[in-house]
Amino acid sequence: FGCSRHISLWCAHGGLCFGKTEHCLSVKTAMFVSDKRPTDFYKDDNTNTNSSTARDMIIDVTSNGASGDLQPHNHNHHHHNNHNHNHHNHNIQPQQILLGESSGEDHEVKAPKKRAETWVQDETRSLIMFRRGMDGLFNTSKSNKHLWEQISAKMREKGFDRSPTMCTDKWRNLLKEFKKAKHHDRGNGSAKMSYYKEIEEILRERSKKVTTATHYSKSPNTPTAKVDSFMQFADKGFDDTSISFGSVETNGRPALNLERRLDHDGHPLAITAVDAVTANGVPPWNWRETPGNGGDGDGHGQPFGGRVITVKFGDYTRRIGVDGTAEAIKETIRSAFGLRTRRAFWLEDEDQVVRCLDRDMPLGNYLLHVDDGLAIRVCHYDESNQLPVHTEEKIFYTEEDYRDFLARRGWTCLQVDGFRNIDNMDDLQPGAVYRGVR
DNA sequence: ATCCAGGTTAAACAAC
DNA sequence: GTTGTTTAACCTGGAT
Repeated sequence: FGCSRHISLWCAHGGLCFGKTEHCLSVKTAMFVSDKRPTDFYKDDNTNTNSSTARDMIIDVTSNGASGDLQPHNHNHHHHNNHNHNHHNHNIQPQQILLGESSGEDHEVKAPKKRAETWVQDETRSLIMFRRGMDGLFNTSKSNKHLWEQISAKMREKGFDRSPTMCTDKWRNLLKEFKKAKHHDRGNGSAKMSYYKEIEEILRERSKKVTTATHYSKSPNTPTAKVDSFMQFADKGFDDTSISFGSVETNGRPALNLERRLDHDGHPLAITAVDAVTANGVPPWNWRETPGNGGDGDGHGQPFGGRVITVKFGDYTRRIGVDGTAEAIKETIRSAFGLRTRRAFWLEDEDQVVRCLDRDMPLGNYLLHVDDGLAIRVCHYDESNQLPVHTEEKIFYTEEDYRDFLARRGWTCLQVDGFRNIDNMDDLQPGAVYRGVR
């Protein structure tokens, strides 16, 4: 689908239209024309023969996402639930190919410089995932161009038509936003925050490696200089995250890890260890405020006072002060029960009502519940004859668990039913049998 | 030459 | 129409 880059639409108002404006929307609706696939104006992408004329021909490539390779791009468009300012990405986006009638020639039509379509959630997440998977390969002292090309290719495989440069830029912009967000508007619960969280995880992973590496390396800034620079901000705003949640038991097996996956659609009260634990009254990104809970504006850094609840977990009972912020309460619970892993947890009161944690929560006795994780079976095959060797039981608590598992085995995903590749923990079926795919 | 950080510009949109 | 926000794309400069 080399020509998918040229998806674009000239509109009557004389400009290239990506289906964002109301004006174009109507066109889209009527003609099933939409899309947003970026016309890539990046100069360095040779795949981009660029700009077409106003009389280019439009061909409908897919209908409504029922088929077609480009489909993935159309997923998840409800995401602006989380991001109220993401004004684009309306619904299904049938793709179109714009065929330059003067096929191939480069008579640069000074197409007005348009920006490509805003990245949709899935797209951004894929990028982060791919970038993350290759993080160890990136090296400032060498060209990483080929790596970005690979990422771009992977993106295309997923139906996201993004050039290497676009990927690079997006990544940089994400890092910038991330950094900014850390200093200012930490946490409004938007989808972006999950990206940041993901990025933060990458940085934390790096920091782990660096910590190890520096034990061996004499110079703190050689191969790890890049990492160090990342860490400069990784350990400031997110401060606590790397400290509080980086700890894994020495046997490598997390005890109770609270850090949960980036997807917000998990348990309604899933609590994230990555959530900042600054106890300063600022709600963490993934902490879901319940209506009337106060939210951002309520109180700042209130000291712990006299409100205490009793929390029971197995044989252990602890009294927890709940005069602090939601984060502080979480942190306290985590400390009290030695929860160091990423597993989500929640509190259920005596009426079996799951309570959100805040300073106004009713006093009383609570039961602590910890996420059981998602258990699957992984069948290992003999490389030569492809016969099953043994089956392993595996439990994942977070997306990161899943990725680590894959990475350690050099797999890109797990496969089920002989053809379905699962690269996302959410798509795993409990109890199902999978095999690794390289 | 290429990397990255940090900044800027401007397209696209929303809200008024 | 104006204003404000978001963010893709671009620029610059220092480091490697």
